[in-house]
Amino acid sequence: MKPVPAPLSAEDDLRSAETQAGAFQAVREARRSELAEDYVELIAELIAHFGEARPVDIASRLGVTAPTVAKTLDRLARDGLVMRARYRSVFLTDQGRALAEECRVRHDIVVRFLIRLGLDAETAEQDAEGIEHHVSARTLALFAAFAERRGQPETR
Amino acid sequence: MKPVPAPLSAEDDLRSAETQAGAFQAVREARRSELAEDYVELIAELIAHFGEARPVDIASRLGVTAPTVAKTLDRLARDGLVMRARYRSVFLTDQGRALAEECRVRHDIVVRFLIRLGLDAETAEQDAEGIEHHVSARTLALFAAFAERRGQPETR
DNA sequence: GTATCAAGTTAGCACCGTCTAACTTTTCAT
DNA sequence: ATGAAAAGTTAGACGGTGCTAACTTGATAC
Repeated sequence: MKPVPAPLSAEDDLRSAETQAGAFQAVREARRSELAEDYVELIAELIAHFGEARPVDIASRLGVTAPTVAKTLDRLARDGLVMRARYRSVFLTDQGRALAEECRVRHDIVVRFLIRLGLDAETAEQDAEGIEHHVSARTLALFAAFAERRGQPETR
Repeated sequence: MKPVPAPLSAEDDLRSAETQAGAFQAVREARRSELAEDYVELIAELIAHFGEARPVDIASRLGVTAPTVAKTLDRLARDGLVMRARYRSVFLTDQGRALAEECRVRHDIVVRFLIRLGLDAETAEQDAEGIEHHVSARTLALFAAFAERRGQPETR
């Protein structure tokens, strides 16, 4: 078969292989940081509300088992996002705290955006959990503008 | 420490551990199907435009190596989404085709939504690649409504 | 003070998704 | 018809994310 044969269906063109590959690479990159972001964001929440972040609470709120949390926290510690001492709660490093704050802001924008769009708060929270990691800076800015704009929520 | 101490910061309450765990479990579930969806969607695109889906093209458009594609295709075949014969192109099963179509529709809605929101087409495509897997049915419906409502002409 | 129980840890397994290196098969130009 | 190039495959490595089972430590009730 020829390297680039003419399209059989001429409706719309495909993006170039390179462009498409770039998009997928960006997605894979985002996927790699997602878990770390979920952890630091949750840890910051727990510390803000309960004064400390215990592995057992992280586990129950993430819906995974304690050993999974332990292993992940070790990785986060290795990567400089958290500090931990054996049998103690977890704390964020400066880097971890910065990341958590960034995530919190982004998360809030996405949630408020979805609610403004007409979604119920519960589903907005759920969807935001997945969406937030894949929103570029430009899109986030548009979300923020839409969320903040004056007017009643779009209930149609 | 007490099991559920009073919040130290009273600004806003946390969701219950169960609710939050549910959201994270949903995200993990979505993450598990993401790659399969990317593959079948891409395979459908390639077949529609070039008449066949060759591993080498899948690899170049995904930005991964050929062995990675091979292994993933084996998994998709095991899961009943694609059919393959050695040294031949890949085809979708009925199930794979159905999934691909569902993804295509969802992808298009997300892209049109983002463009309508004011994003450039290129960034819209990129962000959609990541976002589409995490949009619930309700949110998708809102996206579709927003994208289709009258306003400035769609550039399609 | 000690026994108990919750929390935390360690070890080991499994699967996924990625890679490189080396090999085989197919395709195509001459 | 054949040989080189392209495509595909296999093997093996590695890190991530999850689990269960079994162990150790810490906190608490008495």
